[in-house]
Amino acid sequence: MSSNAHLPSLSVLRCFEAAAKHESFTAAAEELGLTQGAVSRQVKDLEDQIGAALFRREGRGVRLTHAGQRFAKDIAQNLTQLRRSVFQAVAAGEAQNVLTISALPTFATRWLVPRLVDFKQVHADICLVLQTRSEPFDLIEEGVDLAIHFGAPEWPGAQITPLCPEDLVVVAAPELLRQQADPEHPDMSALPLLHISSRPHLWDAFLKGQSSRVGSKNQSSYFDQFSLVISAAISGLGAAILPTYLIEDELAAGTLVRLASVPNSPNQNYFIATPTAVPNPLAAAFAAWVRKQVTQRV
Amino acid sequence: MSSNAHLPSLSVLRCFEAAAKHESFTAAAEELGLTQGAVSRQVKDLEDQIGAALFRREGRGVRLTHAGQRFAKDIAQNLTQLRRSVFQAVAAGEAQNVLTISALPTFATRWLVPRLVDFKQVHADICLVLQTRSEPFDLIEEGVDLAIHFGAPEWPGAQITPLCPEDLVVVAAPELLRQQADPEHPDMSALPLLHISSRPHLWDAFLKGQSSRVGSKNQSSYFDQFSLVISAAISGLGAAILPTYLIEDELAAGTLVRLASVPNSPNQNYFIATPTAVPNPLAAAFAAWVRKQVTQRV
DNA sequence: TGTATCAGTGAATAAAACTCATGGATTAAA
DNA sequence: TTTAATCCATGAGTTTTATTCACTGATACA
Repeated sequence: MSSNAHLPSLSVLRCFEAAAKHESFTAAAEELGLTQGAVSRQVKDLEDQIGAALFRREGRGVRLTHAGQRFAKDIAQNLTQLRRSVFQAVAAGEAQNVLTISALPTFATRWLVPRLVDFKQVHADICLVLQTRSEPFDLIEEGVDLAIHFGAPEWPGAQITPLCPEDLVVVAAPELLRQQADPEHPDMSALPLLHISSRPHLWDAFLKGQSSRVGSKNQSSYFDQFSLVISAAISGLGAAILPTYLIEDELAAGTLVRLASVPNSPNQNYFIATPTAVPNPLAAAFAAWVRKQVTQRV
Repeated sequence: MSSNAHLPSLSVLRCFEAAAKHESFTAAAEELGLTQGAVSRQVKDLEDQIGAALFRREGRGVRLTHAGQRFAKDIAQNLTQLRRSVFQAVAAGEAQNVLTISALPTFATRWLVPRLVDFKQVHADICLVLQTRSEPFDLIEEGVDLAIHFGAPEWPGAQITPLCPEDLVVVAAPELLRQQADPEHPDMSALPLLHISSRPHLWDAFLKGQSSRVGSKNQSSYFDQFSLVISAAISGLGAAILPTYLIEDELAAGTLVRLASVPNSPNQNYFIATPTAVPNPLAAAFAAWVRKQVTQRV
């Protein structure tokens, strides 16, 4: 049915995508490095091909119609996926095997990437594409072979391999502790607290467990990535609750000092997710390698 | 990263898609209505842009390289989705609301479509896109708002609404029965049997349950859609096990005669699947309407 | 009431896609 | 082994498509 239908050209679709994003032909033209007239023409062509108005011309500007909104959503997605395909093809080049992995940003930077050399020694011929993601997503749709994530072991359409608990500890910079009355037995609830936005209640839960009173929120700072929390903690901005996996170097070097252990949350673990649909030996090898890396740890 | 990367044009991609499908530039050109030279050039351009050989030139012909196979798979999927988006936009036109539904082929033809008039009376302003599918698939990826399916109520990433059991009956054309020794008490195991390919053991299970001996397979015929089984049964080719939903008219008109009831399989039902991700009021309204239609039945 | 800011458009130009014609390489057949 | 047929690559030329330029009209805002 639609298989041989005449497709609008990519330039038409790109123009529409940008025009829809900005609801402005001029802004779209600027983004694309074209003139406003070019965008206007392309959009008009598209409307002729679709057979429906995609924009309502309202005086000085343009607004998406209902049909335009629907189509823009679809097209944006289609083009994103197309770009991903092309990008992966360019990245992979002529490599025999490609493995696309996603991981949590800070976990990727601090734990995974430093260890990848080891994996590459065994699998020298592969092209590895690593992307960072903070939320679960559709593995197949995004062409990802394997994801490393943290939380309850649930991921639609994916097979789960548990890895390890999170292993949280309370840490602070040594300088920060020296400012306290008794540096040997610091009063954590008196320290400024550093939070990770995705889990704002970590400190609350910990301090309650300690039957400490909860520290003043006035001194709290929130960051949306662990890497930011780590930097903040090192610079002495406050005390943080962090996974040991992410601060192994800092603990060893003494730039962060461990103040206490935090009980692991039940049913919250690092885990690997792989698409159930297609068995992928390379992804399986990678998963096995990650598990080995985790257990090798003291 | 890849967002502003230069994308190969659609003509390039279509040429590659066809060339990859046939592993022949000439055949691709024929499919696309172009000359062989055009395809050859476009593929070469694509290879330059990707920076990798996608085909190995082997004497008279061409073969996909590893990289080519990967890329071809991705591109075929991308283009299919793009075509679907465009098709839906064309189909929907300026309609305010679009509802895309998938259903089992024969269920759609015989049960759903005849009743759609009723739904359209309440929801006159919507554009309805109906597609038939025999297997579960990714609802979101394919842009389907609601699917009606039969089997165990499982569908990854979807919310399930049970509808009704299958309600199978054994039927045959009256002419076929008249040829039997005792038309009032036909011997089913002596009749030629009509099977649906997707469930080849329906008859076995039924006849065993009846402690009848299983009829000779020599007289069996297999069809991959219920609609074919129905036609065959009406024309007197044999006895069939069919859902009453699909042959209401024939039973009423007497072109098919009910010989026996078949016990419902446990945990096998008609059900509705909707994507869990986005709540869709129109899909919910449709689901409610279908449920009403089902229960209205005597 | 003037000015700045949009989108639409005719005519011209640049770029891309395509054809035609041809040559080289390879296979299958005589 | 020669011959014919088939397939891909490519130079030159043509057609189609995309884009610009320069201008128009509409509209909001001051």
